[in-house]
Amino acid sequence: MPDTADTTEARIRQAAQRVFVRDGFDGARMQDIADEAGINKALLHYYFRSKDKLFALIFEEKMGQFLDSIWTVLGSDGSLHDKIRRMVELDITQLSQEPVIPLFIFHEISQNPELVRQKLRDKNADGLFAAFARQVDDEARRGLIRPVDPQQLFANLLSLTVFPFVAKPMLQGFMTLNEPAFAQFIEDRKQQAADFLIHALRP
Amino acid sequence: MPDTADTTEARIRQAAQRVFVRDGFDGARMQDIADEAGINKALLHYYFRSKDKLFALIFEEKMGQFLDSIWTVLGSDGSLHDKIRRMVELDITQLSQEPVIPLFIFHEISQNPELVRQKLRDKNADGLFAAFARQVDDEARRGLIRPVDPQQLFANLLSLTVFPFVAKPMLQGFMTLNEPAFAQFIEDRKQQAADFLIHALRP
DNA sequence: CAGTTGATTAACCAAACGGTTAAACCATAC
DNA sequence: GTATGGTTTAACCGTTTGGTTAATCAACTG
Repeated sequence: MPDTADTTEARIRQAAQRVFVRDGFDGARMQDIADEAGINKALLHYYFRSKDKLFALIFEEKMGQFLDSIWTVLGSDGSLHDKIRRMVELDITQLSQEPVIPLFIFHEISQNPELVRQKLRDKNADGLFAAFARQVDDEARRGLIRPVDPQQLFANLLSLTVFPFVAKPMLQGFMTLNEPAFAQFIEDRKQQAADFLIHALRP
Repeated sequence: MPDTADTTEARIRQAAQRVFVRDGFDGARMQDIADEAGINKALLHYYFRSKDKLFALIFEEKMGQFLDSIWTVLGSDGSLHDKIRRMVELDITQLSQEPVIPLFIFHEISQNPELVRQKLRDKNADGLFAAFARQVDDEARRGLIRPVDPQQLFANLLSLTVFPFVAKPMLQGFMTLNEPAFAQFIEDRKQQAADFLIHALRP
């Protein structure tokens, strides 16, 4: 059941996606979703029983997409430099498509941290991180990078790529960037953030 | 009228602070605030006329505190290395006291970007950033740091300090850190994030 | 064409919500 | 003591909200 099909169910899912991501669970109204989908409100409950059920579906999907872009790169082969370059590039490109996703995810998670724990356990997240940590220590031992705490490096990697999307309006305000200027700032960042990380790792 | 006084008004402000920051504007209930303050709901409207007015007050205050910790360091004297060290240290220390503030601020801003624009204009934020940019270019010309885009550096500075608080549950899940372990991670970060930035700026 | 079945709607419902009102409370001043 | 004026409350109000119901519609089926 891909969202691409123009079934009523798919139209509802797309509408729910837009409204939930834009307004958050608490701010979202079932009526708004119905309007956005161009259908009667009762039909929402016909296809998905409740607001909670519908939200859980959307959140699961968005969270999955977000995590997958991390897995794709981190779980692949290649040197650290390689992974950093590819992960920054991929994440920023993907987030540019839907810039509000991270804030949506982080806000909902903060209201219900269990949402993330289960998902990360399913995906064996600590195993993925353990492998990353081993690679960091290994490359440090071989003198390819300077020794750093893998936890801190992992946090840095995520921070540099994701944070600008979370703090977009504030950064725009600070640096007086209009929409195209901010888009350019993000485009530049694909290379600049990776450069910054790699420079910081020089032995 | 400091919040420290045990007047009814102060108790309401403190309760509103807790509830708004925890649940967000949409998720917060006036009844919850009244309960938290141990008073009747009607008293809320007696002291502050509406939910919006009360929220505006709380948000303004939290936003002000958040921005002040940036101003304190960035607006002071000293080399870039100095500022980086002090800003990372100060921000992380301050955010550790109330770790949910950034997420609260960013979420509310995303719903109403005007909230930040006005405030930043009042505080002459672009002037502050312009001075920062000048210093970055200047120190680069004198060979103290390698040349970097001031916008990107500013974003990096904020990212590395603030993001871990926004993404706390996710980072905890990835690295399997319980509460004390995460506290230690944050404590380490005061030095590690600054080191990372300074290493990345080596010519 | 009558009958069946799933899709869709208008109308409705109870609970929760932000906000109001009128009365009670309580310290102070006369 | 009682009049005064700010403080606090119980009860209430209109609206919005997520959710339900019963009826209608449309497409097959025999």
